[in-house]
Amino acid sequence: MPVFNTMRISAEPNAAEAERIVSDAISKHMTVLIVGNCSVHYMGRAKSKLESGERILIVKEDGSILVHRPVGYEPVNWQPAGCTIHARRVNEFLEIKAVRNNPPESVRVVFDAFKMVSVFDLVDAGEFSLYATEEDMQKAILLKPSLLEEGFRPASYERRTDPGFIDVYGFDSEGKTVVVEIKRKTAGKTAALQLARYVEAIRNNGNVEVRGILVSPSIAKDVQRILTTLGLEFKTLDPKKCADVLTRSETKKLESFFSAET
Amino acid sequence: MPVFNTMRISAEPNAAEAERIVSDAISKHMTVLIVGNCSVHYMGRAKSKLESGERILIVKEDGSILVHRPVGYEPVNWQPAGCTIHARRVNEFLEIKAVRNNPPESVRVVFDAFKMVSVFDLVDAGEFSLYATEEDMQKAILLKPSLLEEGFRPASYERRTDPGFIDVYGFDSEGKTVVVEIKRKTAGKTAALQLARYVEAIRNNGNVEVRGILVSPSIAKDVQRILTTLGLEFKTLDPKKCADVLTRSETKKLESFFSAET
DNA sequence: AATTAAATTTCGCCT
DNA sequence: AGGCGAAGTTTAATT
Repeated sequence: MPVFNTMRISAEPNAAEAERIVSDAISKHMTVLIVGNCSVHYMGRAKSKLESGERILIVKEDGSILVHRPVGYEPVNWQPAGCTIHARRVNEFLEIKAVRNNPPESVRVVFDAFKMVSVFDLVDAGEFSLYATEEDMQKAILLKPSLLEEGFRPASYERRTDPGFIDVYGFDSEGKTVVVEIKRKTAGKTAALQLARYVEAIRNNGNVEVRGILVSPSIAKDVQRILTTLGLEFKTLDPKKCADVLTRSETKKLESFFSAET
Repeated sequence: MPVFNTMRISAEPNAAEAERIVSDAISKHMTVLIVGNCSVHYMGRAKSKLESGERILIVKEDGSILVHRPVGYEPVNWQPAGCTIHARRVNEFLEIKAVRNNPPESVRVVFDAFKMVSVFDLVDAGEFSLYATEEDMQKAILLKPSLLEEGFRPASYERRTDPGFIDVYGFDSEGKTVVVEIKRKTAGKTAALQLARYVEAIRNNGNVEVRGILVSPSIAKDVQRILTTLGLEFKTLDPKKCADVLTRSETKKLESFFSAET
């Protein structure tokens, strides 16, 4: 079993060995994983005590720590990034403490038995993206037009104009033409002006009665004023609600999840 | 290095070996720890994608899972308890999926390299207690009576009455007798009636001018009306603030945090 | 079951 | 730095 200097795994070490491994790892800001018997004390905004039991301790390179019991998705105790980590041995006990100043809080974990102590130098540059996409919002409105307003009837998926493609194009309950611009995040001035260009393009095409609606979870402060000035409207729409509509409509039943995302 | 059937540690296994260990562990509802290179897909109320990188995966015996990047105290992806866990190997990839029905959500983790795969049977019956206790709130008021009201003077630690011990007993700035009932959480009807009994007991003891104050972080909906009817008062007090007062009074300064709770 | 309120909420955006 | 609002919020308590 090869031993790399970027990792270290020790099965059932004693306290002295555990202390050596952990102290070295902390000084090198590596990720530490300890599985063993411990008690935990938290002291800060509140106060807590966890009696002896077998848990998983994670100490990350950024000074955050997590104590996980064998059940439950949430850590029983934790400390966010930026803590000062201390490790010291007292006889057969290993105490690991994470301290931060603002707010003044400390978590102290005392191990008296070790199933495993391991140390890793993890490299993770992977990008994390969270949807629902703008496209998802578009689909949701087309699928359930009442998300925009009662009586709205979408006309085509995307209507080409001079300035570009319109996100959603259709007619309201009175037959008036409706142009919709969607933003996944807070809509800014740019979005309002883009919508204005679309509306203008449709009007120039001979259509007089054209409503322009900006759709997003929220709008920047002065954008509402701009919209009013331009005779445009705003409609709040949460991307999450759109995702909801989509998943519900796609009749995502149990079995489909078992083969989802292939 | 002894190998117990209650744990298993494998350093840098290949996918086949990893799959064997993980599948066995999942069927036995043991706790699984994997450190390696993976990508993660989440699909449910929202949708997320995490590109390839080295992370820690925890699969707990209750069907909860956590994916941790090397920085940050929060998991990048997770699934709460009660999930169905699937593990399957496709060539040199190991896919671990956690699915739940309500709401319909799935997290899929695909490993293509392993630094460590370990399995533990953790025993943890330790009790977890979160303070500040009702006793702490009591101490805080005795230590800093202005928490109750300006000019309040506590008389004795606990005054015995027929219904039981009074939490805090004293006199207000005008010399009137004050009876305090403390609840750590939202005070309900029970607390109001208990306070009423204490006040009644003191009144029966010859004291005419007796104020009864219910102290808690908040009161249930109709309890304020009950208090008013009974001629009693309510004072908001946050247990956290009490803990604050106690720690401050104990002159807990920065350095004391480093040796706290011994 | 649904609704409300609290959390060691945390986190991000804006003033 | 403080304040406000959202989160895959979660979780517990109450109607």
